[in-house]
Amino acid sequence: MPNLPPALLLLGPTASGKTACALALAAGLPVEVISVDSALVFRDMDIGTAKPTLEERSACPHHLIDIISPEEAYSAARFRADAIGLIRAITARGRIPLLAGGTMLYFKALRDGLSDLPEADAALRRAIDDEAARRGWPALHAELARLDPAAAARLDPGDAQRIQRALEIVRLTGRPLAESYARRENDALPCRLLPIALAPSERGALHERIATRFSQMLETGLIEEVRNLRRHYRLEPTMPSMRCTGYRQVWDYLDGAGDLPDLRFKGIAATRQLAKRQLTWLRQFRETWPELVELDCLRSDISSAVRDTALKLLDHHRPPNGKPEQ
RNA sequence: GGCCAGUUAGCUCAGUUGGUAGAGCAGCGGACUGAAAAUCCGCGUGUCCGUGGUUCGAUUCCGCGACUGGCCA
Repeated sequence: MPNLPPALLLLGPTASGKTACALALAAGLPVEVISVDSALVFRDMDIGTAKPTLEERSACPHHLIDIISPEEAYSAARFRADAIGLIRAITARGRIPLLAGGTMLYFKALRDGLSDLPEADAALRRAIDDEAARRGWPALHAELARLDPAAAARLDPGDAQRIQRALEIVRLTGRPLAESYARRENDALPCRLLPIALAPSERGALHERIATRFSQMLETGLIEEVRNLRRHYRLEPTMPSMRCTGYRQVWDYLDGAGDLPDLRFKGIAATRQLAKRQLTWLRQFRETWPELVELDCLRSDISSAVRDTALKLLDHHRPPNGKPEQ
């Protein structure tokens, strides 16, 4: 059992204060931040994603931010590959990777790995979409049941996205889904994961923060940001970037659906719902990740609490004779 | 001040030919393998404004009161 270098993980729901805590860590430790966030990858989506500013990012190197166009799609698999490559590079520099963000599937993919599945096939997905438009998703669910009864049984007939993905995998591989899932050829992680989770002791207080923050986003130009995105890129409301919380609601608003108070309400509600799903993941991590340290993101000294916890974890994982790095 | 309409779930409203009620949204719980800030599944007891009356029985009909909106003064 080799003594792998440590990587700090900082995970929490939206508006839990991850950015501030990451900066507090950067102030005292030789870290480089790897963003674990499916929305921060998009260029020119700054306000609605609460992206750390350039100034904030100047405290230490930040990775996986602004890496693709809003016309493109990212994925959990790409994240895992990118993150592992970055972890290797950062530890080789003698620095500590700090993986911070709120996309819980990415954390899970990093920790547990992914099956060896074919990647998304845009043309095939388009064909399946066309088919669904003609015959309806239940018909495609039925077709999946013919090709792979076990896979279909695990999916709800209304879950278009997963039915499409299942059909995609089965058509591309010619194998039952379970067989594809069983193939796992993941690189071993080049580090030990030291996870710190931020969670609110009361949901209501997080909801207040979410409301305040979304209102601020509107005041600081979120609508204008989306208007510009629509002007400068060839976007569709079905693209992952435009399905992001907040962006989707502004898109509809610009299309004339509802007034400003309506937009505010919908944006805040969508963000609360996002936080709820993130907290469900967190609950699951709590049960399956014994080394996870959980801190209340509402406490006023949260930044220093995170720093102290990180130092303790790093100290604990220090090799018998060496320094924290290497 | 007069006339009219309304008052039902956190919000917007439906409904009960009189047998104590249900949608959407919100909220809550859960799932989650290349779109995941996505996608999907499950969860509805609330003085039916108050108070008198009619009735075996009223949220439902009638009277009075309160509040809200509109019109007329």
